[in-house]
Amino acid sequence: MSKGTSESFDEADCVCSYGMKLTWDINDPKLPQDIKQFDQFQEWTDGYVRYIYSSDDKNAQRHLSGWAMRNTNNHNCQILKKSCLGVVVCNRNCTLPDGSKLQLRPAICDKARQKQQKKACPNCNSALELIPCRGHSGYPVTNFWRQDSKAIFFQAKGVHDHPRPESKSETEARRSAVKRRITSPHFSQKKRLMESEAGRYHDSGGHFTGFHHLPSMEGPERFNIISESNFPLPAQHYPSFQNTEPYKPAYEPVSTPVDTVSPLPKVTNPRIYMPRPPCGYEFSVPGYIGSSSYPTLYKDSGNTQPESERVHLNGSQHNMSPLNVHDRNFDNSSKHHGWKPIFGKTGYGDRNEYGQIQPNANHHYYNGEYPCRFSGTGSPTAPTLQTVITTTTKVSYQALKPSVVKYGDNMYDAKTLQNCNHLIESTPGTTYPEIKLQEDCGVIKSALAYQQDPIPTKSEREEGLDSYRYGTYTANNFTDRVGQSYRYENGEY
DNA sequence: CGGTGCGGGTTAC
DNA sequence: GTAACCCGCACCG
Repeated sequence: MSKGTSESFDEADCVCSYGMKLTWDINDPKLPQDIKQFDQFQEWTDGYVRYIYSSDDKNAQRHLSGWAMRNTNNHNCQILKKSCLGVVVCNRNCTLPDGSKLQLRPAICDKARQKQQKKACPNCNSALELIPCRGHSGYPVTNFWRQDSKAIFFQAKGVHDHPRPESKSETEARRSAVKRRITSPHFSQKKRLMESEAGRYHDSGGHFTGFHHLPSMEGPERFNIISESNFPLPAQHYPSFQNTEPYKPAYEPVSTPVDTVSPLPKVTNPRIYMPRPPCGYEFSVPGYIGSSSYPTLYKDSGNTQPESERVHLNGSQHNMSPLNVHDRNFDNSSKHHGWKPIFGKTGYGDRNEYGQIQPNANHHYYNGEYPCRFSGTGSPTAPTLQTVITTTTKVSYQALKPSVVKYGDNMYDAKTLQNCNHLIESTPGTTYPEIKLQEDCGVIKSALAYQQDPIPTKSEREEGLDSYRYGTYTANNFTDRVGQSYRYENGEY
């Protein structure tokens, strides 16, 4: 499929992200100019994907990502490069009372990250550990942002080999909640108590009401808890649904007409309303839904990488975590090991973050774990985020106010788009060299076993998919998490 | 305090 | 030359 043809396929259009349909590379001297439509913002991109966002998209303007990405100096002021910091977990991989795992968002700031790692797990009191991202040939996954006229081009390289951390919005929400709490006198008292018992953290109720405890420990950060295992496949949920969820936390449910910008009528939560395009998910395999986001298949003329389909099932995320975590080898006698740690456990100090890993050692990671994938994240909605691109790169960052109109399309696309897969990287080397099918499968299974969640669809998927991919991932995770965080917060209040 | 971007500099390939 | 990083600085919320 050359892009030329793309236009002819309506369906195709619906299904694939616009950015992926076009052939371009972030480094191209000239990027596509006549962008006819933009992609809906993707919070959790994973894999070698490309999207083209409207320069009006607040999230794109902020170069946001659900993953903890830190700025990397690539000595190119035209292109902003960011690399993934991974995720902070309990080195014992303890399971919270509610069955979830701790998956904190690594602090972006080096200093803050070091501090963060010195903190103890709120649940078991053992050390926290940073699982570095090595999804791009042993190096962290990288995201590139470049603004060109009215579009913001996004390109990601690498497949995250670790669980998702708490999203930025979740972190922020949690933080603010904690603050408030702390402020209240009532709270402080409590806090003291808790401090003494810091490690305990179990709830009094069964459900991990945990937030109270939060404060006690050190900071909000530690509390990102993700309940993963509990949810099997959400495949059933429509992506749109999911989409909305993620963002909610982030931006208060306020439903401001955010989108004032956009012409669309109900914009508050577009996804919800989104009518499912004819082509949308339906035609995709059920499982797909969850996964839809990023599969990539590059169909462009030259490279077709057949194998590149990815599947995402949900749930995988946590699957991963365990795996990785275990790797970490602490004493946790993890149930799984097989994948030996590449990084030393010790490393807390500073090094963790960029564990330089020799590429070789690691195939392991490319196994089925791919944590994340969920369909649609994006949500443009963030009313709150209204910032304008201020200092961004020197590139001509002037947000031209483009056509709002496009939004309509976008939303649409976004949802649907997620399903598509393109294998991107036209670049030869980039494809996932280290993938092994069998292994993947194995991994997946083990992962599943881990979770115990039966994921029906998964099997279907796997068969279909060839090579690559990975694991399952519950779309829900996200949702769940969100839900949880909410819970915590609310609970406190 | 921490997120984010910039940019000089280093190192390894 | 490229890519991955380190480090400090500045701005901002």
